Amino acid sequence: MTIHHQPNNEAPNKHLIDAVRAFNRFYTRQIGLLDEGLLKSAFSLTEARVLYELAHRDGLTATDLGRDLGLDAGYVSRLLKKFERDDLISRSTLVSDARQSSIALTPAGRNAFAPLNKDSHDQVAALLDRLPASEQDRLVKSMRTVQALLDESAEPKIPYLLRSLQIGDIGWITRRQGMLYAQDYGWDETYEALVAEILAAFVKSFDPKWERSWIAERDGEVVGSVFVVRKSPEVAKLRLLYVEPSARGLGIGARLVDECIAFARAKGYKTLTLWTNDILGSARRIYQAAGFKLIDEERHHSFGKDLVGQTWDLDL
Amino acid sequence: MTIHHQPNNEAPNKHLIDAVRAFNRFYTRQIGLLDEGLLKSAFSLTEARVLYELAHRDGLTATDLGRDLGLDAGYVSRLLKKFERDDLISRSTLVSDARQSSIALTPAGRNAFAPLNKDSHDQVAALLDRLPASEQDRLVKSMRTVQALLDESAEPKIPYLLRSLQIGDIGWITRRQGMLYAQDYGWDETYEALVAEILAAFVKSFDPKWERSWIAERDGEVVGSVFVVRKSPEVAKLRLLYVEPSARGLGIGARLVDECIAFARAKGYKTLTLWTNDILGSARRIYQAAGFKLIDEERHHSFGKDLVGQTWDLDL
DNA sequence: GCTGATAGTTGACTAAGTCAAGTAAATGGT
DNA sequence: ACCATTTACTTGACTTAGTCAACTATCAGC
Repeated sequence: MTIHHQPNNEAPNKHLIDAVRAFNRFYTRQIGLLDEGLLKSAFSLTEARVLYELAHRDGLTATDLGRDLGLDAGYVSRLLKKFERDDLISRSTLVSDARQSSIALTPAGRNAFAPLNKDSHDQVAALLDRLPASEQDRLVKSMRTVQALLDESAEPKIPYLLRSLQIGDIGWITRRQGMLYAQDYGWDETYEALVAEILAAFVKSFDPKWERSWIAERDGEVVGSVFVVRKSPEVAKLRLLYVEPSARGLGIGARLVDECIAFARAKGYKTLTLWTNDILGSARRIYQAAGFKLIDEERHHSFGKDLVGQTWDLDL
Repeated sequence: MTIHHQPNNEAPNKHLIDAVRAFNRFYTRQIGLLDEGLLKSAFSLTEARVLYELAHRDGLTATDLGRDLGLDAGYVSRLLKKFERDDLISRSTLVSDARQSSIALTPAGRNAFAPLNKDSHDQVAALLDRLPASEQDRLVKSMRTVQALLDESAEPKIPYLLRSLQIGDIGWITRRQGMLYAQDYGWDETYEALVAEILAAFVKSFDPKWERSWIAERDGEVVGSVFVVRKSPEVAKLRLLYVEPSARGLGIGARLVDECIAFARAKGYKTLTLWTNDILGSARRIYQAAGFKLIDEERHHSFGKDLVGQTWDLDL
C-alpha cells in the first residue's frame, strides 16, 4: 500500500486526527479487555506475546523479538533465560553470526502455549459471535484495511491485477464514476445514469467474440476499468475508462488502454475510436501517448454543464 | 449497531477469528509505538489516559475512571490523590451520594495536559501525513466501522433514516442487488444489468411531480431503497424494493412500502402495482401485509433461471 | 434499623519493565 | 591485518506500575 508518496504540506484534517485518536483510545481498551482473559494463566501478557511469536514464526532471534514486540533487550534476555530454564524453548547459535541464536519452541513449549492460544482464540470467537455473519465480514474487512494502510512494512504487493467483469462491478463502476465526476467537475446525476445505461447495454448485448471488459483490482477493490464494444465490423469503441484517484500514478490507465488496443488489433478491427470530453486532461494524455488522433470536437450541454466533446481515433 | 441478534450457533469462521487476532496483535504494537512518544513526559501512560478522560468529560467519579480505563480501584485512588496533591484536579463530593466525588481538572491540570495532548495529536498527524488524502479517508472510515461494530455501549442510534436519491446511489443499489440475488438465488449478471437499466431510466425520465425514490441509510451506508414511477395517470408502479441483509428485522422494508403507498395516495393515483418473483418470500410478505393482491402470475426464463413472475396490485 | 452492596482508601506486596555497564562477536575502513 | 565502531546479548541494580486484601463510610432495599 505504501506507494511512493510526497507527504502533504498541509497538516491532515483535525477531524481525521481526532477520529484516529478516538479509535486508538477505544482499541487500547478493547485490547485490554481481551487480554484480561489471558491474565489468569501462568504467563504474563508479554510472555504470552513472545510465545505467540515463537509459535508462529521460525528462526527468530532475541533481537527480532525485542524489535517486533517493542521490548527492552535486557527484559527479553531474561524472559528467554527463564523459558530456556523451564525447557519451553531451545536456542541454537547461528552459524552466520555467533552472537545471535535462533530460538524455537520445544514440544513442551508448544504444550504450554496451546491453552493460551485456545483461550485467545475462543475469546475472539465469542466477540465475533455477538455479530451477525455479514457484520463479521465488515469488521474483518475494515480491520484489514486499517492494517494495510498503517503497516509500513507491508510487503510491496502486486500493484494491481486485471480481470474481466464480475457481478457487482457495473454497479460499483457506475457509482464511482458518478461520484468522481460530480466531485471533480460538478456533473449531475444524469452522468451516473448514463454510465449505468452504457454498462447495462454492455452486459445485455455482450458478444465475447468481439467485445471485452478489463477491471483493475487492487487489494480486493476495483480501482479502474475500461470496455471495448463493437461499433461496426471495422470499428471498435473504447468506453468508460476510469482509474480511482487513490490508484493513480501506477500506470493503470495506460495499461488499460494498451489492453484495449491489443485486443482490437487481435480481433482485426481497423479503427479504435473513443469519445471523451476536453476537460478530462489525464485521460487525454493517455490517449495521445497511445497514438490516438483528435478527429472531431463539438460543444454540447450535458450533465448540467457546457462541455466540449471530442472524438479520438486510432488506426490499428 | 448492536441490534437484537441471536448469537449464531455455529462458531464463527476460523479464518475470520485469525484475522481479528492478527489485527489485535498488529494494533497492540501500533499503540505501543504511538505511546512511546508520550513516555518522555512527566506522566506515565496511564496517568496520561486519566488526564485525557478528565479533560474530555465532565463530572467523572473515581469509579467511572477505573471502569472506563480498566484500572484497579486502589490504583486510581492513589493516582487521584497524587493529582490532587499536585493541584491538577479538584474533587467535590456529590450531593446525591456522599461516597462519590466529581473530579475536575484545575487550570493547572489543563496546563499540564496541554503538551501531552499536543504530542499525541502531532504524532497521529504525522502518521496520517504518510498517507495520501484519499487513503486517510479510507483509514478513518474503516476505523469508525470497527469501532461501531465492537462498541457494545454504542448509544442506540437512529436505526435508519430515509432520504431521496443522491449521486452514487444508483450504482450502489445496482451493485448490491446484483450481488445479493446472485448469492441467494444464483441469478446471473443480466439481473444487475436490468437494475442498472431501470435506475438509469428512472433518473433520465424522472418527474418529481409524480415519481419518487426513498433510500434507507444507516450509519452512512445505504441499507435499502425503493422507487415509485408513473406508469399511467392512474397507475403508479413500485420498483426495486430491497433491504440489506445486515439491516433486516428493523422494519425497513415495510416502512419503504408504506412510504410508497402514502405517496401514491397523496398524488391521486388509483392503483399501485408492482412486479416481483415468487421466490422472493420476504418481499411478498411485506406486500401482502400492506394489502397488495396477487393479480397475475407467469413463468419466464430470466437471469439464467426459470422463474415465476407475479404482478401485485393495491387499490388506493 | 438491619443486611448487603458500593465508593473509595490504605498498607503490604511484587510483577513487569528500565537503565547502564559489560562481554563477545561482527563489520568497515585503512 | 588491525583497529575503531557497531551490534547482539547479558547481567546487576533499580523503579514503577499495578495488585490484593482489609477497612471505613455511605447507600439502597426491605
